[in-house]
Amino acid sequence: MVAERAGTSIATVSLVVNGKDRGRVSVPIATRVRDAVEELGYVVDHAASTLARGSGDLVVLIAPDLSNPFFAEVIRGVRDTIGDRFQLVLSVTERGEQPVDADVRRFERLRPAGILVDAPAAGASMRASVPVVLLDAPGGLGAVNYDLSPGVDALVGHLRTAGHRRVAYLDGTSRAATFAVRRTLFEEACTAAGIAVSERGASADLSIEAAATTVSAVLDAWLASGVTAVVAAADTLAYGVLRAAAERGIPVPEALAVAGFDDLPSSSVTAPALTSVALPGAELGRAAALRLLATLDGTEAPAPSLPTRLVPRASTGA
Amino acid sequence: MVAERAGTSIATVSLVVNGKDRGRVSVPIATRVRDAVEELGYVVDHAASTLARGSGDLVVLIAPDLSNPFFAEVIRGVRDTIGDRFQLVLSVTERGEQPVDADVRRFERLRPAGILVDAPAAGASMRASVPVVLLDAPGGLGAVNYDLSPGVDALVGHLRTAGHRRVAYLDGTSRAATFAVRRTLFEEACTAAGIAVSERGASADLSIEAAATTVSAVLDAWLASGVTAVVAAADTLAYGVLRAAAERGIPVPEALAVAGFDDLPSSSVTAPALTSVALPGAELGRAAALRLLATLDGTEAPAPSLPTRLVPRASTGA
DNA sequence: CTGAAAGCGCTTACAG
DNA sequence: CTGAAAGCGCTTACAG
Repeated sequence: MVAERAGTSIATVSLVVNGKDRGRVSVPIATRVRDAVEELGYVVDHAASTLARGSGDLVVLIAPDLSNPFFAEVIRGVRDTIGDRFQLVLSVTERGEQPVDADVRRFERLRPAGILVDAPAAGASMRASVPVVLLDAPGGLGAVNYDLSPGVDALVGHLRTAGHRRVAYLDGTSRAATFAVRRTLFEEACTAAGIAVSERGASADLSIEAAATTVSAVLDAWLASGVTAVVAAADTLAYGVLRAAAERGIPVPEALAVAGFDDLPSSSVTAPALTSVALPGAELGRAAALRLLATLDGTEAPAPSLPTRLVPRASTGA
Repeated sequence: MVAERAGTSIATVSLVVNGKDRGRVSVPIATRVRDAVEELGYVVDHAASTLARGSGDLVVLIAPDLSNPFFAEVIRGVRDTIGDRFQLVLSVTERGEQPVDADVRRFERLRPAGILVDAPAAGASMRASVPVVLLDAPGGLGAVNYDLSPGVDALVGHLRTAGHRRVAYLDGTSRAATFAVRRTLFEEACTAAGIAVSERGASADLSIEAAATTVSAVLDAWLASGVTAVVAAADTLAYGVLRAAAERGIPVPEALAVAGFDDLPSSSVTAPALTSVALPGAELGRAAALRLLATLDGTEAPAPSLPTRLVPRASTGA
């Protein structure tokens, strides 16, 4: 190892480099080591370090769809929280797939400090030899989830107050458990509020185009059956609804109110601005990262449930 | 090592697991090993393997902005090409930042098989102890780039034919070299075609919102000075132009033609559909991955230049 | 065709 | 406060 040009042993260098020199290495020697490290541009070998230690400083985040702005937010929250102590690497599943056990398995090999899995496929166990934190995985053990009830209840109350008595729901074709929960909570709240949910359910990929196409095909039937509002399981889907309505000249919210889930940054600037149940992505990432950090420090934290709320905007007449 | 339950030596297991057993290990023994591996769910330790070999099977892709759909395409191209032989991990820079040397340095530690860097900051050297392939980095050594000339020339020809004589350019505030090239080529082609480019240049972050805001502020001045078309350095910027125009009731393309660069999937469904210089992201990813693979196999390939072309649509009256 | 052994570059008890 | 040594789990010449 080159860094012994400092005139010390390998062990001493290791201590200094890892910041474990307090009270173990004299200041002048530590300084000499640091200088040598600087001069030689030395950087500890990750593979060797990981092997010797048993685990490394990588944190891997497995996400289903990086093109959804929601995940960009989650990533930001995770990165800001883990800081410099760990190195974040990302992995994406194939388009339209949710993370499954095999994905976790593949990254377990890397001996990361921990693995974060966002919106895993429903039913995946995700157990591994390293700490795993699930995000947005209702039913998952120790998952960091949103508490959707407040947001959904507020949405349904808002729709009821606006006079809607028959609504349609546009679901996502995702296997993520969170979508099942959104739908169920929404339908229950509607029933309790005396609002009928059209049995003509529809669903689409989480893209504007797919949603617009799907909605175009059912919109006339919805309107004919008396539907006056459509709630989409995600903002990107709601954008598709807005587009489909605009293409047919159906005024929003006058003839059709529209709402979504996520409250993406762009939802404040759509035409009209979109009412949405806010699911703060950065906070989800932050909470999950904190939980991982706690696990690593041995201070097991309770799995938080993040509050959601309604952001009413013009698309529902707010 | 558990897998010797097959009754062989560690070395033999290693050979079989790595598929180097042809003509070196007898079939019955190899079979026994494979069975044992299967039963015990053994998976080779990445850190140890990487350390012993000198480098691992990771390919890291450093990208500037995962929320841009363009990069989702690039990622897809890379993944499809490297296949199962390597494992792809992603890293994102902070929002609005381009990859710099320090990013490469951080990942060099991992001893990946190679590093792919998309749209690095102009001037970054990116030299490392592992193979590095630059994507979309004009001026970068051995970079895989687009040949923008055909696309830009076609765009300018198209504008000229449509009668435009004064146009504005909306640049991105990115430090990526490709943006400088886009602008320069466009301005040169305009000059050659006798089209004036408004000296009132504007630029914005690569987001719809930022672009819409920027354009709103200069649109009146552009129109007053006789500008009849605006070309944006990226489709996401062009979307912002469309939005700003729509908000003011300026008809596109009648009063203002709009065009962009990228030809994102959604550009065919904007209102109106967007004319764009197609920059096929998946092909960029594929070409870069092929180049990396070639380097790893010692069959140094020439750096390809990917053709670009114009996709004329309604936003310029096509 | 198979196995014993060295070595990859670190970290961490353990002596001094 | 400092260093010699073992060991992390593999791979790969090298003997047999």
